[in-house]
Amino acid sequence: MSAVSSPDVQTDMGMKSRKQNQKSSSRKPAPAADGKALRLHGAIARDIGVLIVSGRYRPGHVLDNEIEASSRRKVSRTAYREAVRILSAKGLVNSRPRVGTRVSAREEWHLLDPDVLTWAFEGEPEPSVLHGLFELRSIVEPAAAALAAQRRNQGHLDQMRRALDAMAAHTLHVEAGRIADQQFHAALLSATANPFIVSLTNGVTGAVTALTEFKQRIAPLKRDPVPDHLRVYDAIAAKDAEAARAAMSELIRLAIMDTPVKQRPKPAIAPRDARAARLR
Amino acid sequence: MSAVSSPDVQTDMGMKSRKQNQKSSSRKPAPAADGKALRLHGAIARDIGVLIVSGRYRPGHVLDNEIEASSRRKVSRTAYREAVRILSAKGLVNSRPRVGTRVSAREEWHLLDPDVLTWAFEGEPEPSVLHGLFELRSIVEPAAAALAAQRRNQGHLDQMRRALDAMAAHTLHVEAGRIADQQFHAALLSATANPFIVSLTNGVTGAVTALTEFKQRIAPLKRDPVPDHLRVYDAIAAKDAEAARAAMSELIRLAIMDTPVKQRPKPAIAPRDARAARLR
DNA sequence: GCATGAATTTTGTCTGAGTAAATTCAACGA
DNA sequence: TCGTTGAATTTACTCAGACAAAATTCATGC
Repeated sequence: MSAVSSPDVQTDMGMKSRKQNQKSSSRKPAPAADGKALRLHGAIARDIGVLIVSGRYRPGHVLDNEIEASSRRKVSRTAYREAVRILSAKGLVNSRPRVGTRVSAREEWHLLDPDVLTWAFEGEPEPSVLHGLFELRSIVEPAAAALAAQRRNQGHLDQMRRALDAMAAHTLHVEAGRIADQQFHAALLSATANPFIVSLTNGVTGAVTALTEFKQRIAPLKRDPVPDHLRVYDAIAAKDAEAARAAMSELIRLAIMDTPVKQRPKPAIAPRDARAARLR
Repeated sequence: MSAVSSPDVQTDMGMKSRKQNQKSSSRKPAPAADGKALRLHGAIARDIGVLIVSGRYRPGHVLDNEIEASSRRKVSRTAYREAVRILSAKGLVNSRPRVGTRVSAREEWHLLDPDVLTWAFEGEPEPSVLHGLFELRSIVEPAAAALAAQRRNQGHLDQMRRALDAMAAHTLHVEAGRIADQQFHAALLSATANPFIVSLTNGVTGAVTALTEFKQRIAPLKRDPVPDHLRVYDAIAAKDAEAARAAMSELIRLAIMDTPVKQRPKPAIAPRDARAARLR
């Protein structure tokens, strides 16, 4: 994040007939989403992935064929194909000979894939998306807290305690505080001893944390989140499952309140068209 | 080429055992997991993916380098690399120059990815895995039923009704009945108007359905599932959220009862080692 | 008219080469 | 002695061009 690097210096040795160096301002050295430098194929996948989840390429849309697409982007067919493999693995596209590579129906997208989620939050996410995600959280996380209260051991408690202290020390206004927040939730989840719940919530909280930074820029947090977290912690320490569930419900409810929805805080009630709620 | 799905019409020729007839003695033309023929890269990804989620390749394990791995399998580096891209997109491995391609820590696996789930169920799944999955279902699906009761429209009801009739007509003993079962749940989910819940549960039920077939071979179902489904349907038709939640809880509870766990029906209580519950 | 088969388009696979990143390790200087 | 620097090495990454296989389209023959 800080070190943006600048790897595309690449001394060009003219002797060899290596022809492939266009400056092409858009030559992608390594766009970074989460801080890690992406490879070429990863960058292409991210580009196209964002175009898809943002609704720019709609389901059914057929991408340019590999020759055209890769030459337009000035990359090899190999790199482009690997990017498509990534998208395909996430259910966003599917390819068939003679037909081409087309954007899949929304029902096939792996919406909870961490990358897909990140891509969906790349731009300003739609309120309905936000709402859907919080709705899922408010279903899963209270239940997770209840399980954690039953199954936690001392190690989990220690981890949560430390994260809580760090949160209090740094506040969510700075990176360190947000990391502590994530650690608190991670420790809680690992206490559930259910790898599926961990996997699910990992991806979701990752995306939501990215959003926290975003909303932090818009409007500073209205309330101190530490007491809410402390209530959850106390309930889990006391092995009180129902109290943990209630405290976590409240915590999420307050997090929603703090989220800057553009218009309606009221969710999208069943759309007339029965198909499916739209992502974009 | 995501595994499950096929929510749209699709004339169901599935009933006819449309068998791919290939001996595939040594050369792997297209092993089929869900009926669809895989490409070479897909087949390789599945092979290695199964090795990983089954625990044969443990986290930290470094795969053979591309030259060796591809030549050992008698495929090109291209195909092998595309397979690795797929696995990487699902969080199962990560690759770095000079280091190689290594199996990721379990926390990074996208366990709810439909393919990963399918691969995990390729062999006989561990009881703890089954338990974890059912635990997640018993958290999410009752809540989904409650939402569906509030948001469903007539179209949803009609779909559920039709699926229910088909279930009654065919029973779960045959393919058609299981498809109807899936359609019932799909219609219910789409009534929640929450794409994340749809995405989550699609993958899970897909894997579980595969399991149903498995358990069908072991021991025939003990009870008729239609009345349970009917109760869910009635509650949703009556827009009674709490009744729907309760009915769905019961339905899942009964499904668990019908699942042939090898030993303990009692879940894995917090393992001594706080790290994380193990998948295998 | 309908089935059958050829032409065509696009993805899929192969080969072989050169590039770039990350680790290892030795040389160097404080 | 210790840490830093820099080369050597290993590995994945990217490129190029060719051929193979699959699926659609279209002409052909009965």
